[in-house]
Amino acid sequence: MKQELQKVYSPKDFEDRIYKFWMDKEYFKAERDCQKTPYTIVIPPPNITGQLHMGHALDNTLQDILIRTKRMQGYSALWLPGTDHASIATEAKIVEAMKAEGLTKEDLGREGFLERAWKWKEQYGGRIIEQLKKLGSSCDWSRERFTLDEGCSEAVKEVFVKLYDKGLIYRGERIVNWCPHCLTSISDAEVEYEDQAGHFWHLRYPLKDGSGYLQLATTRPETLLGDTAVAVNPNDERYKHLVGKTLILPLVNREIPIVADDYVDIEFGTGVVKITPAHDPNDFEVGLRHDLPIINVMTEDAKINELGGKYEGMDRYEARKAIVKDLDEQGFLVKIEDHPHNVGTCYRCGTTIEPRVSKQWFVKMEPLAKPAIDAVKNGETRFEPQRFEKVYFHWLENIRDWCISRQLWWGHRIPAYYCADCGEIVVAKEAPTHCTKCNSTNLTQDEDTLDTWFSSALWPFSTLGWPNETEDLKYFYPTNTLVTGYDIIPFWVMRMMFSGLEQTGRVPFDTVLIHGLVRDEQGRKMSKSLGNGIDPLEVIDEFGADALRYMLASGNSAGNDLRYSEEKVKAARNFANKLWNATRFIMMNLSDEITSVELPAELQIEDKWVITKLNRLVSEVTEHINHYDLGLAASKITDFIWDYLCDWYIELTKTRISAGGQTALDAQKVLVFVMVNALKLLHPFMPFITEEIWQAIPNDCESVMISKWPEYKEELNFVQDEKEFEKIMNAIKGIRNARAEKNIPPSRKASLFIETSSKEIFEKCAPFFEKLASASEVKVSDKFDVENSMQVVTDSARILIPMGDLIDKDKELERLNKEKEFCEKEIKIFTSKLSNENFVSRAPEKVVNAEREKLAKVQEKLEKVLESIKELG
RNA sequence: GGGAGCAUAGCUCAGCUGGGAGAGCAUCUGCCUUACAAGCAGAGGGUCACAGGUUCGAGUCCUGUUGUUCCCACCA
Repeated sequence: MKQELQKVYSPKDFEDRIYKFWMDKEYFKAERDCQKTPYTIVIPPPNITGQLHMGHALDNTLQDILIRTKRMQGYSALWLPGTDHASIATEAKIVEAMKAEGLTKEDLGREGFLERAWKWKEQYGGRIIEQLKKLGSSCDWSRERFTLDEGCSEAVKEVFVKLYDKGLIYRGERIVNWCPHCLTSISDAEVEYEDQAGHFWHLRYPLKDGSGYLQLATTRPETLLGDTAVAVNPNDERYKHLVGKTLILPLVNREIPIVADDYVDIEFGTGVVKITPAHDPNDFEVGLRHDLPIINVMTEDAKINELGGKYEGMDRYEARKAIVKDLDEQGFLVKIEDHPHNVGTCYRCGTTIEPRVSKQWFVKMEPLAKPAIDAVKNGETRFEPQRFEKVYFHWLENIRDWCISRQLWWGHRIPAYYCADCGEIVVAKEAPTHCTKCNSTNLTQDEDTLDTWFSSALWPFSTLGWPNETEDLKYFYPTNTLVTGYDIIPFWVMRMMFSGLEQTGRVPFDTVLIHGLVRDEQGRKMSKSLGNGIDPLEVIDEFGADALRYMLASGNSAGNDLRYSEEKVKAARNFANKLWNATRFIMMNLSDEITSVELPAELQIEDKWVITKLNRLVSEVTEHINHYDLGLAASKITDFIWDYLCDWYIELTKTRISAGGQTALDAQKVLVFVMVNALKLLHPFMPFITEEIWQAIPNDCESVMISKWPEYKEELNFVQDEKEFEKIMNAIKGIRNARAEKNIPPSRKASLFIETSSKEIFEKCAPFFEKLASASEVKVSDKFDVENSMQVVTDSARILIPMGDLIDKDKELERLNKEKEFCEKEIKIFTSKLSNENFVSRAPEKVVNAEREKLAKVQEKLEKVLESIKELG
C-alpha cells in the first residue's frame, strides 16, 4: 500500500485506514512457533458496560507498546483481548433500563432476565473493543474471549468444584457486606470507606433490677432494635460487678445480658458497648463467643422488618430519627455529639453498606494466600515498581475469607445443588440427576452467582483453554507481563496469583507492571460525579491516537499518577507533525535511484555523527523498554528525532543535496537509513504515523510493525568522528549565540575567520557555517589579524567575525572578560578536584579521566579568550 | 492507628546502579532560512522542602522534621 504523504499531518485521514491494513494482513495474530520465544500479555478485560476512559487508554497504550516492541524483536507476541461480564455493574445497568419500562427482575424471571442481559451484551459489549481499536491496540482479536463464554464458564465450574472438594470453598452463615441498593453481598475488597460526619448518641440502658443505668454510645441508634447484649471489658473495675446482670433494652423492652469481652476498649467512651450481632461484624464475633441470639431487624433493602415493632417499614435513616426521638422522649438519650467516622460504601453504587447475616459461599484464603506470597518473595513474579509488592503482601497477609456468592443473576451460577429431601449439598460441574446421598431427584441449584472477580481470577489461563491442555496453553502460559493500575492489585492481581498457582502450579505472569491514575489538569481524580473526565475518543478525534498515546507514555514513570493536559497532547501532536514534515523533506529530495535502505559506501563526518547518535539511541531505547522505563525511551526518541535528526542532520544535508552528485545521493541514503530506524524505534509508541510514513519511503519490510527491531552495532559507533564533529557544532552554536546577543538578523551575512589547530575538519565543514551560521565566506588558518571583530571562542577554535559598525569594543571586551571569569572558575573547580588525593585514588578511572579532559578543554579555551582580550585591548 | 508515594525552573514533570542540574509549556529577543510558525535561532529562570549523617563526591543512599496525596485498619 504505497502512500504519498499529504502536505499536512492529519491523523484522521489515515489512522483508520492503517488499522484496517494491519487487520487485513493479520499482523496481530500470534502463531505458536517453536522457533520463537513466546511473549504473552492478557488484557485486563474491560467491563462490557464500559466506555473507554483515560485509565483504559493509559493501560492499553502501555500494553501495546510492550507487545509491539516484542513482536518486532522476534518474539511470538500474543496480546490476548476480551471483556468482563461485570456481574454487578451490568445487572445494575439492565435493571435500571428495565425500570424505565416499568419492569422489575421478578417480572421477567431469571430466564427472561438473562435473555435480556445477553441481548444487551450483544448490543453494547463490543463497544469498548471498537474503542480499543481506535487507540491502535494490536490485540489478537481472533482469540477474543469473554468471562462468561463457554470456555471461561467451564474453567469457573472446574475451579469451584476442585476447591470445594479440597475443602477450600465452603458455605456458611456469616456476616457479610451487604449493599441494600444492589441487593447483594459484596467482598471486603469491594467496600470503599469514606469519612462521613456522623454523631455519637449517648444512651442509657436501665438495669432490670432498677439499680440504675449503664451509659453507652452508638453511631447507629437504629440497630438498638437488634441488640442482644451489652458488653464491657472483663478487666474493667467499674463494671465487674455488673457482668452477668440483665438490662432492659429501651423501646423494645427486651431483657439483654451484660457480657464481658476483651473486644471492648476500657479507655474508649464509657467502656460499654451495645452488641448487635446481626448488624455489625464485631458484634457478630462477640455474639458468637457468648452465644448470643442474632436478631436481624432489617430487610434486604435496609428497612426495618417485622421484628422492629412500630418502626417496621421505615428505612434505616428514618428509623434512626424516630428512634432517637423516642429515646429522647423517654429519657434514654443522654446527649448527642458530633463524631466523624469511617463508613463503608458499595464501590459500585456508593450506597452505605449494611452488614448483614446471611448464608453465603466463601473461599478459604489462608492456604491459598501462602504460596502467592512466597511466589513474589522468591521472585517468580515481580512487581514494577517493586514497592507495590508491599501492598500485595499486606493484603495477602491480612486476608479474610473471600465471600464469592452474589445475589445476582448475571454471572456464573454456583454449581451447587440442594436435595430437598435430605438437605445434602451436591457440588458438580454438570447438574446431577439425583442426590448422591439419598438418591432423591428433587434437587435445585443454588440461586446465587459468583463474584465477577472469581472468573477474572482465572483469566490468564482460562482464556488459553484451561482446564484443557491446549496447545495455546502449553505455548503461551505462563504469560509474561500483566499491566494494570495499582488500585486493582487487591481485586485482581492477587486473585490471579493464587488461582494460577493453585490451578496450574505456576505463577500466571512473571512481571506486574503497575501504573497510576490519570488525573485531570488540576490533579483531581477523573470521575463521573465530578464530570471532569476527558473522553479519549474526543482527544483522538482532534489530535490523533498517536498524540494521545505519546502523551500518556512519555513524561511519566511506572506506578505514578499522571496529570492529563491538553497542552501535553498538543506537544505530542507537534512532535508527530515534526516527524511528518521531516519525512516530506526527505521525500521531496529523494532520488529515484534510492529504493532500498542501505548506507553509502563512503560516509562523511556528519553522517558518522548522526549514525553514531542513532546507534546509541537504539541501545538506550531497547534498554529502557526492557526496564519498563517507557517514558524515558519515548523522550530519548523525541530528542533524537527533533534535535539530532531535524535540527542538525537535515540542515546539514541541505548544502549537500543542493550541490547534487554522489555526495547528495549519499546524504539521501543516510537520511533514509536514519529515518527507517527511527521509525522502528518510535513505532510502538506512535504506531499509525510511523506506518503511514513507512509506506511512503524506501523500507526493508512491508510494514513497520512486523519489521525487525534495530540492534546496536559496534561498527556504527564512530566515537572519534562524533567528537570531532562536535567541534564544528560548538563553533556554530558559539557564532549563533554571539550574533543573537547583538540581534544580528540571519540575513546579514558575515565573513568568518577561524583560528584552529583542527584545520582539516573546519575546512571540510566550512559550507556548514554558511548555512547554519550565516557566514558569507569562511577562512581557516592558524592565525588571523582582523580589525573590529567579534571574537567567538570555543575549546577548539577562535572565530573572528568582522562586523564593522556593529562592534562595540568595550562591550566585546566585557563579554570576553565574562568568558574569562567563567573559564577560570571552571579551572579552579576541576583543579581542586584533581588535586584532591582522595578523589584521584578513589574515584573510578573513567571519572578522573573525564575530569582531566574537561580541564584541558577549558584551559585551551581560556588561552584563546586571553588572546582575544589582548588583541582587542 | 499503621503503611506508601510525592516535595527539582513560573506551570506540568523527567533524572537508570551516587560523578559538574534537564525537557515541554510559559516569559523575553531575533527570524516567513524553498520539510515544518503545530516552526527556526538564541536568552533569562533552580540553596533539587528543611536539618543532620555516610562518601573523595549526594537531587540521587541513611536518619529525623515539615508539608501534601493516597492506601489500609472493627475503636462502639
